[in-house]
Amino acid sequence: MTQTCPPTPPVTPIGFARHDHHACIEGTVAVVAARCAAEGLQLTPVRRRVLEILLERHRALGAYEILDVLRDEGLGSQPPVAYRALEFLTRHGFAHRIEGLNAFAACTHPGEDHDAAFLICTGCGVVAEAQPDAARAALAQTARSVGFTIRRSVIEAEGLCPSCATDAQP
Amino acid sequence: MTQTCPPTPPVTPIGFARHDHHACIEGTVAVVAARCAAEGLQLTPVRRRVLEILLERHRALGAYEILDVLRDEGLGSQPPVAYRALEFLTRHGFAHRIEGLNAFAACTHPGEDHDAAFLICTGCGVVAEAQPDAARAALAQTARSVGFTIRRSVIEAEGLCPSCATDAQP
DNA sequence: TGTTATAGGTTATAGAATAACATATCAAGA
DNA sequence: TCTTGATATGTTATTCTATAACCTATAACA
Repeated sequence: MTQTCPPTPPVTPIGFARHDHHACIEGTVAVVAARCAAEGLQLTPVRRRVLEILLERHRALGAYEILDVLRDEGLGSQPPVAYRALEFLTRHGFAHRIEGLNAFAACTHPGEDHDAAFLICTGCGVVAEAQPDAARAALAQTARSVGFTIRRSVIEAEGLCPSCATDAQP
Repeated sequence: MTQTCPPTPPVTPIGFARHDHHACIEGTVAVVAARCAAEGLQLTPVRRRVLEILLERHRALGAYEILDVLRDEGLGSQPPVAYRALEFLTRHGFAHRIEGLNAFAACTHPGEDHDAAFLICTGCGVVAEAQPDAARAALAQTARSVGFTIRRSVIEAEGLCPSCATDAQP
């Protein structure tokens, strides 16, 4: 039951192609739920819902955008509710903070506590999580050469996804 | 007249070794002034002073930390004063915004409007500007493979500089 | 049963950034 | 000289982002 996902185009875990968005959401939530069960973490209603909200939009959302949804649904009305859920999700690698946007996005391969690289489309707002390995390795090499020890790295690129780049051509 | 630079240790443009901090500041300001003259940009008192403040500290400063200094010196008291100067400096490549810290640091090789990579020491707060080429190239390669066009990239690493890493060893 | 750990509710405030409007300065051109 | 446009600054108010602090609820467990 493949279908499109308005209003923003769907993306694959690392690309920008169409995909089955419902399955994507349900599958990811199931994976996260399983990991939480396995590790003794509590995927409470608020935490689960925030994850779903991030997955539904498939783009980076500010904490207050998320809070608006929670408020409409009676799940919480004050900022700490959203921030606590986001802290849980990011701490366990189920979501990521996008520094360049002061916003959050669901992780597309949840599980390991990991840094990631992000491709952020300034046209449609979609955020794709990319393999950070090559860029991370290059950065680590640079750091090593000056004796710096990396603990956490932020790698984000803003630009245009294939579809928006095409639209921009007259 | 080489000297040390309390309270934070000095850094070279890309490393963390000691260097002549006064010469570093004066030299950089002179380079920036020359570039402004050449390009018809106005390095006004506030803009020059903000650049000096960033250079003196040699670490990332929040806009409100900078504003405190400006206020003490009678150069401005409201947030837009600091933000406008920072906007000028970052737009022309004389300073950089550190996304991971919501803060700003002087550019150590001012001039070209360029992205950079940063090594941020969580021990002493020093920010070193590193060569981003290798990491940027790797990221660009990743982006190209999914059809994404990069316009701006953020590459930042948090960790320990050589001196703080040594201190951390018991 | 009490104790501890974890999660959520609520109030208040801190911290970062900008919108909007008023004023000043100066150079180029009528 | 006047005035017009561009640039920079001054000021007020507000928005957006994030967290501190304190209190309550619940579940696991000694």
